[in-house]
Amino acid sequence: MSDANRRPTPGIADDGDEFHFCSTCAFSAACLESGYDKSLLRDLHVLVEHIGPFHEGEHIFREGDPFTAIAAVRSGTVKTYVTDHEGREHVQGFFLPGEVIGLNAISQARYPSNAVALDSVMLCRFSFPNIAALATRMPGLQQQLFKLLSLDIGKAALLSGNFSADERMAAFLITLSRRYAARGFSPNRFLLTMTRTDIANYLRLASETVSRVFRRFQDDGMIQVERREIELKDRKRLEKLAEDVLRST
Amino acid sequence: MSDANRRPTPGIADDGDEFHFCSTCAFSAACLESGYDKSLLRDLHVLVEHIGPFHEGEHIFREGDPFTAIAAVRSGTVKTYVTDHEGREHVQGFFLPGEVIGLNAISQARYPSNAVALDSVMLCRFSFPNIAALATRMPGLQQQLFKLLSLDIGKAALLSGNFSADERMAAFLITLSRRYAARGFSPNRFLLTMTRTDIANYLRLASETVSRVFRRFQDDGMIQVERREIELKDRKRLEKLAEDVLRST
DNA sequence: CTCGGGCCTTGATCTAGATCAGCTGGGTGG
DNA sequence: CCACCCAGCTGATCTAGATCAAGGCCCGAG
Repeated sequence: MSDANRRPTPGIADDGDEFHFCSTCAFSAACLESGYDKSLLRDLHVLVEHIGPFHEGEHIFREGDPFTAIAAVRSGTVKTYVTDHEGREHVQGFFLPGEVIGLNAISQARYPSNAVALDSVMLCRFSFPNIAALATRMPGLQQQLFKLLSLDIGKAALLSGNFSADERMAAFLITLSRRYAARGFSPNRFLLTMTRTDIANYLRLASETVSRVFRRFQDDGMIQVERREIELKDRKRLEKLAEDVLRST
Repeated sequence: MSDANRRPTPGIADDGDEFHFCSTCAFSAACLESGYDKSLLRDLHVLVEHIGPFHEGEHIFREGDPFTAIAAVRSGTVKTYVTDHEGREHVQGFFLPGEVIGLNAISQARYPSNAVALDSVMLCRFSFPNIAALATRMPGLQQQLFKLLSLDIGKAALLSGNFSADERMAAFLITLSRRYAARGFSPNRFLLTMTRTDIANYLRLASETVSRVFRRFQDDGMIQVERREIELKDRKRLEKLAEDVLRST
């Protein structure tokens, strides 16, 4: 069942007739535990495609591409962004293992943003028409899809509030930490897979401001940051700073 | 939902056995045109509850209330917002006739924000468990729900970008205009049902800034605004200003 | 009718964060 | 080994928009 040793064969999964749900796929757990009969699980399994690896800087989809599929990140980090006609990049989100990209494309049948790999990225790809059709027969799967979509609305609302640089940065670090923790990674020590500029474009700051906030947080003893490695040394205070931003989550 | 406010004629609508979809309900059109058989349409109809009116300042639900239902606005305007522990109000959205509130509550089973009527508001209330169950039998309805959810993700992303006061204000006016137009109201002359402060809290501005931007837009001949009445006099330029904000929509 | 209280506007000042400029240091290719 | 380059850091300055202050206007209550 470990997907670590699954080879990155593109196209349909390479394990013939067995069920091999990868542990990171957001759908697997929810559906497995619902106790569906084997033929439905097989249906779900068949419409999964394991794709990758995408290398740093490679695009998974681009703005305007026709929408066909959503994808769960198995490993690596994906950044979604749009570029406005003055060349400013607006980062919409970072997607860690277990998280699903492409959900905001459903309404227009086109991807409304670009998705790019920040490091080496493996994905589980689900044809959306197929998974939606299957969901009509698996209420648990439908429920899971509704939840994922609803969750993303909340995530976006987070960013949109009127908060200071410190508050937004603290919220960013805390959510990263929680998301890593949810996947079994260390909540207090992790790698920032994105550049300072990416963080800045996500938090609506200048990259210089990101640097300065990091430094100030470090001088205050809240974090220890060295290049891309970061350690949260005082979660209490970070959570306190972040609490207003995260309240609506 | 529904404080002490549920009106007489609670429950099933007052038109006996006929189907009487209200024209504003976001689901009706999509489902009607899909040509489902009569019994399914009846199911959909039965789980609708028409509630209201809510008067200006009355709450429809509050942050933390258990989530049971989504609701389509039939008339009036609903504002959703959260208050942080410094008392700052963060407006998350304004909902016009035809639009659906409560979608972001699915993932946590609680409403993550407050919803308040800005004027006299009538709603169609749909029990979420019931409509989700029905959706498994009506792919068109499921599709509609997915679309609505996905749309809201995009809407939230709009706000979260890094744009100037002018850009955000122009985008706000253009989207309002488009949404009114979609419901058959005049796209160029409409009423701002919210206060300047509400607009400010939505656009992450101070209310003084909202005033000043209105004045500047008016002096530039792009709009004519008098108290709550506004007329868009130069859509071209407004759309141009808004285009970067709206690109990802 | 007058009074009072929101809501809105306008002007003056202030500041968080942007922008500009210059520097550093690690990683990579030759 | 060096040379270059780009991510990141830091200091100096600038500015969009916040904040503070002062009226004005509409509207509802008495």
